[in-house]
Amino acid sequence: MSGEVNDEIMKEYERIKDKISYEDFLKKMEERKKEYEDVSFMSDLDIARTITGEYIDEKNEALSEGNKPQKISQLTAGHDNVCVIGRIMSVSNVKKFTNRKGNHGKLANMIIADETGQIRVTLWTENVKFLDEVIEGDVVKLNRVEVKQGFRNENNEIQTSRDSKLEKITDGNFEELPKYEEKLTNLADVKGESTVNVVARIIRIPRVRTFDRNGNDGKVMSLEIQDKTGQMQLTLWNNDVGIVEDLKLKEGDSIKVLGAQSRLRNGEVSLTHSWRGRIIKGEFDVPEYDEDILKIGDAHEMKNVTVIGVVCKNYDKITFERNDGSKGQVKSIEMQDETGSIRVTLWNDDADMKLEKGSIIKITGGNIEFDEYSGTDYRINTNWNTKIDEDPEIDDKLRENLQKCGDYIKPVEISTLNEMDDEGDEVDIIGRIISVQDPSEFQRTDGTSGTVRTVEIGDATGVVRTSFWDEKAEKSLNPGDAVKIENARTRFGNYNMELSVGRTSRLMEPSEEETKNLPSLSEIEEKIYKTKHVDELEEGDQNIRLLGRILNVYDPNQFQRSDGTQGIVRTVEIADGTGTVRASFWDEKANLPMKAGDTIKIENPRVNYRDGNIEISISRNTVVTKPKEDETGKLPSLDEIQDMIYKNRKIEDVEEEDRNIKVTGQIVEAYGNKILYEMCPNCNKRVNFSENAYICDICGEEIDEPNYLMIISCVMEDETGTMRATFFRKAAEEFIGMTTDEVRDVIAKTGDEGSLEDKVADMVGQEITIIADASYDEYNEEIRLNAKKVVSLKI
DNA sequence: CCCCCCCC
Repeated sequence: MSGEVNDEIMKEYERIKDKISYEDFLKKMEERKKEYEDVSFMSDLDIARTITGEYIDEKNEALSEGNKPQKISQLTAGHDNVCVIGRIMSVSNVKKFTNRKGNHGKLANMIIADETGQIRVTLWTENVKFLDEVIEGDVVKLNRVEVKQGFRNENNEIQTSRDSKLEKITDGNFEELPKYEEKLTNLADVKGESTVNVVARIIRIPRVRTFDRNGNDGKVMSLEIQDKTGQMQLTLWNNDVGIVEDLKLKEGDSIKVLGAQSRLRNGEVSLTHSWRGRIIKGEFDVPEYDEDILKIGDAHEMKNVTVIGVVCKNYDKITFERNDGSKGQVKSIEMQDETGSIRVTLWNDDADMKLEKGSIIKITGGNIEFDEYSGTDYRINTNWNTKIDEDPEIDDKLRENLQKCGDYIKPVEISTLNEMDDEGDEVDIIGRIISVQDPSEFQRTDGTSGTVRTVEIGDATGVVRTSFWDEKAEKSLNPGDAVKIENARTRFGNYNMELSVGRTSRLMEPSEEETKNLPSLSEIEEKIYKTKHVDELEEGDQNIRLLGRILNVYDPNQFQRSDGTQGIVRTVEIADGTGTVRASFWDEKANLPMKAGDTIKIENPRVNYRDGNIEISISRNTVVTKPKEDETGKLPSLDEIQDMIYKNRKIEDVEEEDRNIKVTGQIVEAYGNKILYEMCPNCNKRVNFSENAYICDICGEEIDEPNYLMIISCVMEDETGTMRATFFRKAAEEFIGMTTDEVRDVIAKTGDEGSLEDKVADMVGQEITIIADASYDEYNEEIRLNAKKVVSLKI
């Protein structure tokens, strides 16, 4: 301390050095600094002056220094160094404030009155201490004060300053002054628009509400108070909200409120703490507050109830625009106790509360309304003065009961969904996305369009097909993602219970704790997909996995669906050692990079029966991946597969039904006089050139640019016989060593459709190995080979 | 130096 005592403070002490020891002075300085520690207006010198002021005023200086007390009605704005005597009619709470420069200060207001009138007195920071000496009813003499016109009002007010001298007058007869009377009013008797004093107990301290006050933040809080006659709200505005903290007000405290302003609004009377009023915490004679906790099972239409329960459902908040253009938000939860459950509607700031499922909450001051939509018949509507406590203090018995309720609201295992009997039940699940389809648009009966997306979700116990609707369908969803879904609705699917994730469902990211026991994607797949070999495939198989090797990849074909949209389909032959299967890859799956010899893992294909063969269909909900090496270890090589499935046939052994046979022979004849045929792109039938255009006989259309089909025929010979073989498309390209486009260009350039006859004829004498299907040619009454692939070609 | 009104 001594180090901080500068010359000026020392000079202050010099003025009173014969009245107080330096040691005591320093001690007083310390005490007073503590008192003013939250007041940045007060420098150490200011504090020193308050001490000297005390001593010099008390003993030495003349009270008025020639100032004659004036009557209140005669006070004139603009005069300073004024003296006035009056009785204190009210004292306000001390308000802390921060001015524009960021300095902290204190302010209190008194009202003093004499026989001519009354006036407000403001006590600033250094004068607030005066309130330790006086209470309502005391007579005070205020000297060296300034009279000013009040802010934004006509009334004069008295401003005190550091130089002002404020004293309580105890001797003298002040019968002419108005009496101070502290009349208490029962809450039940408070009427609107008056100033009252009440004694009550605080029964609820709700949250501070914030609002926009012309661009500034406004604050408001309404204490719920109660006396033996009734309940009422006591509202604190803005800075006054700090009184709760300053006085350390707690629920259950009894208070006296002086000078509260009553107002009538919407038919209800409430109290507002006013600038002139004072809240005093103390031991006042008001009944203890016994809180009535309503059991949810007893809910009916009623106001101002207190309910304790466990959050059992949680819905996403909804934001909306009010009529005045401001934004509001609302959120629903459902809470449950051992007697039932009830919907709770939370507004605005309350809608931002976390309120996790399973947490215990207490709603104080809610209103129960009938609600036919909630499913719980009633709902608790909260309002701006409802208090929502998370994890309130409750006794162990109740806690135990509520936690038992909480057991039912945990996420369910997916396998248990099939044990459920009803559609429309809401459940929570935690799982991993197994597969996703692309969102697809659909038209509702009311004409609006919606989006739906099928997602498969699995956990350690099973898989559930789930439909995501509209904005939920647009979310980023990827196989392998862990998801938590609250309030998914059950609905019957073709085979199993399915789930629907719509507007009231919540799509969430599960916590680390919640995913601890969730198997990985491959572990789930292992459980749900049954691996089948090609020869085990059966029509209608579901959830199967096929591991194989690509034998042949054909070019993608565009086609038009009946609804006019374009589709792509690509045929791929897949084999595994037990057989080959034709696979159709649709749309975006048709563009997957694939080539003969690649290994491939196909999960969840459709398995169809068509033209006497099993085929598989790979579309949006099929998962196609490249298998890992340990999965393909047992898969034969391409050569081995070809040897296995392409049975060697001598020409004389070829039978009409043979498929995928491998035939080797020498080319003894090859026909190249016409190898390119023009096809209608719509009908895929031959078109003929006539009158300078291609005309399709089938559709009658004139064709701008036909499709070209290459067909080359030859005769093969081995030691057992000869047979005609026809090469179509890709096989023809392999045969001639040119693409269809190249052949078309040559023919177009020369104008002679036989211009490649010599090149084809050059093949004669070569040894060729082909993969082919056999067929019976009715016209020529002989078996022919339809070559699918040229395996080798050598001279 | 504070701001007498204001929030659902």
